[in-house]
Amino acid sequence: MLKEKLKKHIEKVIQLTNDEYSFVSSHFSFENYKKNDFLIQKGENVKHFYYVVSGLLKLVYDDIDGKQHIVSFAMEDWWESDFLAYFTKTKATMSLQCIEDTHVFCLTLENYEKLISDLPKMESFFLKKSISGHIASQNRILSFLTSNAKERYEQLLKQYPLLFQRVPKTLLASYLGVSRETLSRLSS
Amino acid sequence: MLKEKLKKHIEKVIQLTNDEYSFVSSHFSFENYKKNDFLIQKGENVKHFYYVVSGLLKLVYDDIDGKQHIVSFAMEDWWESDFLAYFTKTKATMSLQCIEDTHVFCLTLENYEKLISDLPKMESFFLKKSISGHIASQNRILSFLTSNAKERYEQLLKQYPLLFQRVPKTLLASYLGVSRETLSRLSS
DNA sequence: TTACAATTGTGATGTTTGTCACGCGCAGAT
DNA sequence: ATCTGCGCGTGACAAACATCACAATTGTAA
Repeated sequence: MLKEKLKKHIEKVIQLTNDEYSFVSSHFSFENYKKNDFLIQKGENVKHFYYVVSGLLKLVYDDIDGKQHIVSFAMEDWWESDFLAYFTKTKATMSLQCIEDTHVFCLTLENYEKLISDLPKMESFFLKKSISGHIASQNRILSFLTSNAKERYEQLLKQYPLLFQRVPKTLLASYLGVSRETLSRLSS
Repeated sequence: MLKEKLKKHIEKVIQLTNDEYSFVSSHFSFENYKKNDFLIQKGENVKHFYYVVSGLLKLVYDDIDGKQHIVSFAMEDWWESDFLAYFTKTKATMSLQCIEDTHVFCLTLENYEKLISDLPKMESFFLKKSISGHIASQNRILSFLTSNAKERYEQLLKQYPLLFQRVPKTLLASYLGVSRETLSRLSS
């Protein structure tokens, strides 16, 4: 069952009784999205923080020239949103869009705040997740600082071997910060 | 007084009574470091998480070729460490070193855990700080994706105008991910 | 099936950036 | 005062990467 997946995910970090988990899960809604659907659209309010049960999302920034830049892929077990817009109640600067059909649990800011204040363990959970995310971002920054396109590509494939089959190369390129053509030439 | 600075900093995010703050500050030690001193050395254990009262630090990754890459500058009011090494009790992969004489408050992992479990408000504080840090890292990633060396340089100067006078251009270059020579040519 | 859009590879060429080399000015040490 | 190392600029050249153009293939919807 879908809710079991979230439970197991959370219990990798903190312990929850069944009652506590019922309380947790009552704060989430569930949603199905189809390929190419938007969960968050640039310029609009960000209503939710998402937990990806299955599928694949891209967090995208569109620059002035209309180019897409992938800030993050969000796959199974990932938590994703436009966090700045979500927490500050401002308009989204990024979009969150399905690469594949995707199942998510959705958490409004209101419910997020209720949840962490009524069940402090969940604040611990989110803190640990946030720290992990911060460390992951630092590693990505480091890969920009230390590595060229080919090395970054190899690191990505090593870290997420699945991604190679699941997403078009154009998207990998715009995650790595190189042109589609350059990425294509790296394989040879 | 120095402890007042930390108090004001924390109170921008959460409210604390005087007793609570005494409790908080009892978990920190205070330390002075001189220019070029190391707070964290690559390969060693990371004993502390630091709050910078005054001065300036660099969080540095040394690559295989001996090149330095600056993951972060840590200035007044910043929290810094090699977080992965700190939280997982592994050896540091990065170094934290003084660019200027620096005053810091130091928090051991033991005291961190005591602090957040005995005073849940502090867990809220660190969660909010961590989220901000995560958002900041994402913006840095975005600047690598969307901008060339000149644009990144201008963004950096806009964000931290002080930095230009306080640190050698070589360090700015290794923060921006360009060579010293390229950075030098950008000014013209 | 048929038609059309999306994906990918690849050549030619230009731009950006890195590397190596050198010189100058300045601050700190002796 | 002299020496020495560091910071900084700059020229010459090489490497990495972007851009534009075109073709082939595959997936997808009517």
